[in-house]
Amino acid sequence: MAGDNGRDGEGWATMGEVAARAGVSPMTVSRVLKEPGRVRPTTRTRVEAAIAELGYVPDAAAGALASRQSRLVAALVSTLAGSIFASTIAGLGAVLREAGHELLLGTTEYSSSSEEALLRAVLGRRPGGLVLSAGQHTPAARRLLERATRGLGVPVVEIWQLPERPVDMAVGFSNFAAGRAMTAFLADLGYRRIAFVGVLGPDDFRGLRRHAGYREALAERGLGEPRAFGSGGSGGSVEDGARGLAAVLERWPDCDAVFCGSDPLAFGAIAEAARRGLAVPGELAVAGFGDFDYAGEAGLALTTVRIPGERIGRETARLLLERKAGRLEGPVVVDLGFELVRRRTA
Amino acid sequence: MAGDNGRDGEGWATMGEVAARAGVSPMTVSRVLKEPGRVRPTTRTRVEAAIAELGYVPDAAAGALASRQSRLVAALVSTLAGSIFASTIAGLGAVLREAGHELLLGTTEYSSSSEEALLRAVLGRRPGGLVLSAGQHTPAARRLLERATRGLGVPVVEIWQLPERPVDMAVGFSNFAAGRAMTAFLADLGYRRIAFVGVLGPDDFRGLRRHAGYREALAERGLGEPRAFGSGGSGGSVEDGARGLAAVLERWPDCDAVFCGSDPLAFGAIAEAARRGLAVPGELAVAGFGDFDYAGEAGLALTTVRIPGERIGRETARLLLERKAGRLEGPVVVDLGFELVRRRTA
DNA sequence: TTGAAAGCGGTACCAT
DNA sequence: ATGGTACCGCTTTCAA
Repeated sequence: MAGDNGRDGEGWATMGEVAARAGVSPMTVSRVLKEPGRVRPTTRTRVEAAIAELGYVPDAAAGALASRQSRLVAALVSTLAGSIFASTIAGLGAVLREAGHELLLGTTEYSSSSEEALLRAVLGRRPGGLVLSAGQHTPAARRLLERATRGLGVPVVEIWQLPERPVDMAVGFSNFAAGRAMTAFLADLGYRRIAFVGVLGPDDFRGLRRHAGYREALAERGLGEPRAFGSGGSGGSVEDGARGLAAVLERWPDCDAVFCGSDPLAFGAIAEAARRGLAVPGELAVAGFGDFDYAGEAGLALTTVRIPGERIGRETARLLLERKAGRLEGPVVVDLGFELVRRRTA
Repeated sequence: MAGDNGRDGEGWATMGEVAARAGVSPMTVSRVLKEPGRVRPTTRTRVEAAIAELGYVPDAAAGALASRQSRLVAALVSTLAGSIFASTIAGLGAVLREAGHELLLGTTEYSSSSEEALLRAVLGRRPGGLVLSAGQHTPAARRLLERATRGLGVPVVEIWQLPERPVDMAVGFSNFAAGRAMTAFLADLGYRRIAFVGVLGPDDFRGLRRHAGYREALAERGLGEPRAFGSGGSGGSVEDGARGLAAVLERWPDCDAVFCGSDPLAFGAIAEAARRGLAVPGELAVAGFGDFDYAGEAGLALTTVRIPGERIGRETARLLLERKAGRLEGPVVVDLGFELVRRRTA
C-alpha cells in the first residue's frame, strides 16, 4: 500500500503540487475534484493517483474565498443539555453532510446577549445558512440577521417555534397551541384544578408560549384562575420539577392535575408525588412536554406532548438546501405540529 | 444611532472599503482589529467608526488563508443523543469561544466508517485542533490523524476514555476501572449474583470496557460466571434496559443486582422490576452509569457512576489551547476519574 | 505609526 | 479537453 500516508514534507500538499506530480495544470486537478465528468478518463486517473499519493486534502478556506461559497451552515441553539435539541442537530447535520456542508455549532445557553456575540463570530465565516433556536433576538442581532438574509441572501431558519414575524424561514410547531391542547386534553379527561409548572424566565420564549396556551385553555373552559409556578431562568431540571410541585401544592392543595413544561419537570413532579404518597394519576395527574426517551411505556409511561425533533432538523436542512438552489422563494413557515401522547400518568 | 445597519450595497463590506472610508490603508484596519495598541488612538477611533458605519464583519476564510490559522476546532462525537456528550461539547465550546475559536461539530453515530469521511471533510477546514470521542479508528482514519498531528502539528484530543495508544492527547477516565469499581462496590454491599446489562456492540468501545471491568471484578471476588446481556449496536435506551433486565431474569432468575452500562438502561431495568413487583433494592438492586439529571435524589435516586462530562470538555479546550501556545510538549493523558454515587437503588 | 507589495490556495472565466 | 490569468479578502513582511 504505497502512499495514502501522504508525503513526509511540511504541511499539506497543495493543488499545485498535485498538478505538478500528475503533469497537468491546477485547473485540471480542480476539475477532477468538482466535475470529474469534464476530464478525460486517462487524465483523471493520473490526477487521482497523484491525489492519493500525496494524501491531498483541498483547503476549504481557499476554496471558499475563491468561490464565495463556504459550504458551512451555522446552528445557534440555546442549549445542548437535556437532549432537547440533540436530535434536531443530529438530523440537521446528517442531511447537510450528505449535501457536502459542514455544521458550525454554537450554544447561547439561553442568553440573548451571547447570541449576538456568537452571531458576529459566526457571520465572519460567511455561512451558507443560519439556524437559530432562540425565540427572540436583540435589536442588534435582529439587524445583523435581516442584513444577512435580505442583503446577502443567506437563508435563515428559526426552529422549534413559529415566530409571528420570522426573519426568513421557520420550522417548528406552535408552543402556544401545544400548551393549550394538552391543557384542554386534561380538562376533557375530567381534571378541573389544573396547575402548571414550567420555566418562565424571560429568555425561554418557548416555555412562556406554552404557559400562555395553558392559560388560554383554562379561560376557554372556565376552569378558574391559573395556578402556575415558574422556576428560574436556567430551570427545567428534575429537581425543579419536584420543587415546582411542592410549591404548587402548598399554594393550591386541591390540585388534581399538573401540566409540566418539560418531561424532566414532570419526572420531578411524579417523584415528589410519590414521596408524598399521592397516587398518580388517581390523586394527581401529571403531564409533560417533549416525549423524551424515558417518558415511554418502558419508563415513566408519561402522558406528554411529542415533538418531532429530528424531523425539524431534517426539514430545516432541506429548506436551506432548496433555497440555496434557488428553488424556493419568499417567507416559508413549516408547521410540523405536535402530538398528544396519552400514557398512564393522566 | 446611525449606521450599524451596514450599507445597502451588495455583500459584506471589505477591509479595503473600511479603509477607504476611514482614510487609511487596509493594514491599519487590520491592526485596529488585531493589535489596537499599535495604532494611534485618533486613527483608531476613525477606523472604528468606519467599521461600525459599514457593519463590517471580517471574512474569516480570507483571514485563515493569509494567516494560516483557521481558529476552528473540530469535534467528532459518536452521538449527541442521550445527552452523554452534550455537557462535554458545551464545556468545550464555552472555553474555546472565549479564546476566539469556533466549534465545527460532526456526529459519527457510532460508525467508524463515517468517522473517516467526516474526518476528511473536516481536515479540509484546517482546524487548529481535533477532538474525538470514538474509541477506535479505521486504519485510514488513524493515518490521517497521525499525519495531522505529527506532520502538521494539529493537536488531537481523544475524550471520554484513556486510550492505551493515544494519537496525541487524551482526557477522560478509565471505563474499565469504573466498571470494575461499581461491580466491586455492589459486591461490598453484599450482592452476590450481579448481572450486567449494556450496549455491547463493536462500535461502542467504552461500553465494552465497562463490561470488561465488570468481569474483572467478578473474577477478583470469586463471584462466579458473568451474567451479561448486551443490547444491539444502537441500544442504550430505556426500553433496551427493560428488555435487558427481562432477558437477564429469564436466564438467571436468582440475580440480586444488575449493573447497567448507562443510566437510561438502569431506568428501564427499574421500571421493569416495578412491573414484576420486584422491590428495588430489596429484591433487586440496580446501578447505573453516567449520573444523568434524572438519576438524582429528586428523580430515580439511582446508585450510579458520575462522570465529569463538562470538565472533560473544559479540560480538553485548555489542553488544546496550551499546546497551540507551545506550552505543552509530548503525549498527555489526563485522567479526570469518576465517582461512585450511592443513592437508593443499591 | 503607517503603508506597499506579495502572496495564502484555490476557482471563475475565457482562450486554445 | 485543458490551460492561463486574474482575483477572492486578508495578513505577512519589509520599508518609510
